[in-house]
Amino acid sequence: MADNKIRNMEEFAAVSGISRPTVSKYFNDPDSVRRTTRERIEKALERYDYRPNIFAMNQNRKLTKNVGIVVPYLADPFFAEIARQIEQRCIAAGFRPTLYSAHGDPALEKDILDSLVSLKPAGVLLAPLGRASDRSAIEKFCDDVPTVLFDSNLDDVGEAFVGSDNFSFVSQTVDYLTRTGEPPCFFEMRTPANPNANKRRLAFVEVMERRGLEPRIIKVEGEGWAFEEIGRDGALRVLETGGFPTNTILCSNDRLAIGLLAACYEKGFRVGRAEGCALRVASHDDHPFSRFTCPSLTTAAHDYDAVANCAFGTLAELIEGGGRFDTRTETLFSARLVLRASA
Amino acid sequence: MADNKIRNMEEFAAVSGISRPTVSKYFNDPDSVRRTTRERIEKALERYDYRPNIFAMNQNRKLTKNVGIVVPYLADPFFAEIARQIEQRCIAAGFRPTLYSAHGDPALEKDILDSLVSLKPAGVLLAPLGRASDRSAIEKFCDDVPTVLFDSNLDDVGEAFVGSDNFSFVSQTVDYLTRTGEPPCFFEMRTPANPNANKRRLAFVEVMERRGLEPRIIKVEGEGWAFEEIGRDGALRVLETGGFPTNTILCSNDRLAIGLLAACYEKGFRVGRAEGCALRVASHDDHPFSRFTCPSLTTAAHDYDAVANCAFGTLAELIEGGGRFDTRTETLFSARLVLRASA
DNA sequence: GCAGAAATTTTACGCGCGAAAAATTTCAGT
DNA sequence: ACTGAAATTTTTCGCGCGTAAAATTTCTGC
Repeated sequence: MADNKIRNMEEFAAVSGISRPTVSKYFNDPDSVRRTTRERIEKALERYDYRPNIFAMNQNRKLTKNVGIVVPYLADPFFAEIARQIEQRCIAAGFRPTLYSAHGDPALEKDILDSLVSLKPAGVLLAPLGRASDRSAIEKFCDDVPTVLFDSNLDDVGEAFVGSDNFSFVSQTVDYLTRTGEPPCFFEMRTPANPNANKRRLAFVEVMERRGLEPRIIKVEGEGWAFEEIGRDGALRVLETGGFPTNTILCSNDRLAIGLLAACYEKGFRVGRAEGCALRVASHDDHPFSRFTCPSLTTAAHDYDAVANCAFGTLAELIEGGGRFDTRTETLFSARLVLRASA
Repeated sequence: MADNKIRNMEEFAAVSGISRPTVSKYFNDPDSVRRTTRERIEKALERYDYRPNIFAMNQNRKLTKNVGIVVPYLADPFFAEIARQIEQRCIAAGFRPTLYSAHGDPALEKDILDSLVSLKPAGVLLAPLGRASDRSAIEKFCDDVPTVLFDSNLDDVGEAFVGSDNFSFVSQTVDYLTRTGEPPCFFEMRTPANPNANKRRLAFVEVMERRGLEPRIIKVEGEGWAFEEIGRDGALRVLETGGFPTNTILCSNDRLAIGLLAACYEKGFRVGRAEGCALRVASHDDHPFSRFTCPSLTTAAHDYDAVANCAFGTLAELIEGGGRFDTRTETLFSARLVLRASA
């Protein structure tokens, strides 16, 4: 391209022989101009590579093409993976996604939402911290910005929720474990940050009671998002003080399970369904690393693809519809049981 | 606050009894206005919560307060962690960081840089994909935007580089391993994407030869960023076809090691420095999960804190200095050996 | 080939703010 | 109190683009 520097849309309109506002229309929606006009613009575009000033665009536009993606803790590969999937769908649909992590900090989550407002995003996909979140701050944010919650639900906050059917997760793992061996006990944090954890515990109790089995729950101490460490420390303490009440342990999530497996390994307890194993361990989430634990982890998997698809699809629909839904929908995806070596 | 809605800086200037441009100066640098003026503005700010329109600000400003952070693969907790640290330093210094991941895709990396240009960032911290990167695209980008490379160096690209002294990493691990047992062989990908991998191999060869030992290298097949899988598959193949040439394996990085440990576990090879172990395994990076592998991984650790600090500090300096350094500096940090159970 | 409607383009204006130049105020030294 | 320079504030202009309304072109049906 003979890139005679184009400074602005005015100049670009001149060299392409079209008026500036028409060029503006083209950039907002190429299909809104006549085919012949579009072709002339695109031909000029090849010769002069010009791009509209993004700040000037967004200044006057009522609605930008920005989409915010907010996750509670990006160093967790689970969120990294789901964020990646959502990001790519945004791009494919012509939006400009921006990714934020609250890094486990409620104050930072609030700051992110604050600065997100001034970006006038067309919509936001928010996975809240959960219990620690400043609920009223999030509510206020959702009043200003069309928001779809995902992963972690807050009742009546946001225009919709897309997440997991925790009951399906737990019932499948419990089902499998009781069918193939001793019924499991449940291993979790005492004060989980994430509402999914509470739903999983409740599901565990319900499923076990339905079967006439006693739902035994092991709660370990620990705050924050260092789940592996909490799981390991907690499991070490249990193993050192009498051990688990059954030979089968169902962890609330994979990251706790990774910590628990580390503890078992340290203490010399062989984990798995094979001969000579002392314990069986299963879990939930299908964390990206759970294929590489020792032993590999039997777990109930999220359908990352479907969740990302639905979350973005719901947001797109919301944006189309002007930012409000008549009724708040909650879409829950079932788990897929993944059998590996640990149980 | 009696938030009588303030629409713009004009109105806010009116209610605070100051002229608009003075208010503008205040927002660009509160110390640039007289103390009495500043106090009047800040008093008004409490009553009327107003925030300047970020798009209008950036449209006319020659330099924004935006900082781009680009990493090759965010689902890798190593990058998630380093990005987190850098992010927080940006915020503390009054910048607006935005995080991007190339997700292992050179085309996406190029797209990110492209769209980053139009954000007129004050500076960018870029960890390139490495070998796969479109070097000329990155070079062109660095001409337009003050850029500091980190983690992964590209010769003569960007104004500075901050990374790791790979020789220090490898010499420490080799040193330790040879001192405490059989000399290691080196386990790596045949065609590593990251230049650090090449430097580590070269360092391994050099260190071994200095000791008069034969540098034996095991190369495994595989492309992309699924290092754990590549490590496991490669190790399985080795273990099934004669095994490793020594009982001590030094992995190029922790993620490969995680895969290798999974393979060893599957095949029943006990890893560690304790009695009865068949293999010792060590590695480099101190990946956030390497404390929770089975056994926990002996590794050469990055000083995440120092690297993040230096990378951002260098960028801040670069921005202060107008976006150019006289000479391109390369700052390398040494490793800290972390002894755990695997070797 | 023509009238009228529909689609498209052009005219005209304003968005909210940054920044240089001009005007004013402040302050030290006398 | 007075002068002059420095610090600060105000005047003025323009950035690059969106958008409603007006003007024009294109298209449809006869």
